[in-house]
Amino acid sequence: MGRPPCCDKIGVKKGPWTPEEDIILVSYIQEHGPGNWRAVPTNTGLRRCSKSCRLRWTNYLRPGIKRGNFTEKEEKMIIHLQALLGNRWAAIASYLPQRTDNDIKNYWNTHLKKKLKKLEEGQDGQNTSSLVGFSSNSTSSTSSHNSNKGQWERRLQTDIHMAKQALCEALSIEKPELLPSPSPSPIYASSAENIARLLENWKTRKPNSGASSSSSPQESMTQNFNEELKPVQSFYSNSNSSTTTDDSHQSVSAEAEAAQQVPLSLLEKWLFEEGVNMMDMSLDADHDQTDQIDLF
DNA sequence: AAGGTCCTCAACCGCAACGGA
DNA sequence: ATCCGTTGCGGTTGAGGACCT
Repeated sequence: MGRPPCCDKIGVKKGPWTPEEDIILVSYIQEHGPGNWRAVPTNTGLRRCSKSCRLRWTNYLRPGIKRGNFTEKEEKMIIHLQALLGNRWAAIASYLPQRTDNDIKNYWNTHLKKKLKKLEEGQDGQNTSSLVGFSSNSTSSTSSHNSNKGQWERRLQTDIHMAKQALCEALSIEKPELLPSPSPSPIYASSAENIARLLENWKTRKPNSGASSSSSPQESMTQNFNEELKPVQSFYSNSNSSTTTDDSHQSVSAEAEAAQQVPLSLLEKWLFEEGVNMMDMSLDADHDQTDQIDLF
């Protein structure tokens, strides 16, 4: 059975998003919330398919996204998680709430892979046990690894999840929502410096710079931008503070603030310490997995 | 300065998974 | 149980900037 295209290909715009499109999308989502992506192009007049809108939001516009400048900790975390989970970028990203799966995937493919390869080559002839784990999933896994992978991964993930739940319960008396969770719950963290900058840049541009046709829904939205920008901009500009007046903004900002205050260091500490320990325990039973765990 | 090559990353594509009818 | 629409995910691509000659 032929799968229908996700969108009508005729008249659908592709390629880089313009600031105007970004703002239309942001203002729409700010009003209606993410989801029901099918309706987004129709309701906004954006000549983009729903998929493109969702991707743009999740990978770029969504508040709380940190872009570029991966820290050493993040690098190690990604490497560690990649060794544990393989190329399951969404799962890895769930442990790095400020990073998108796409970003992590790109960073892995463009930086970390090479870095690890270099390190591996540099340590050729020496004991490379600390690197085996890094590259085993990304390059070639042993057959024994493959045969046990599903089993030990499932067990590991269950262990991790249970441990995290316990940890969460232990620490969540005051702020249970602060712990990042592997579950892909949407996080409306603040930051969004990109958006704030985008809005600033957009505002300094000539009005109507993006409007081409006179009667499109897009233009009608564009014409209302000055008004629409107010809540959007306050949404983003206030997201670093907890003071917003509108209720919806408040809840969003509260989540934003909470997400920004995620005690990553605690998580990371736990992940690196307990994760490694758990892996040791979990994988000891699976024999040849152990040399992948001696990561750091 | 100009042309060529390399590198990065935003965005696309297609399949999988999920949930409702 | 099956179909169908929607969303999520991972692999891949290509535009454009950075770097090299």
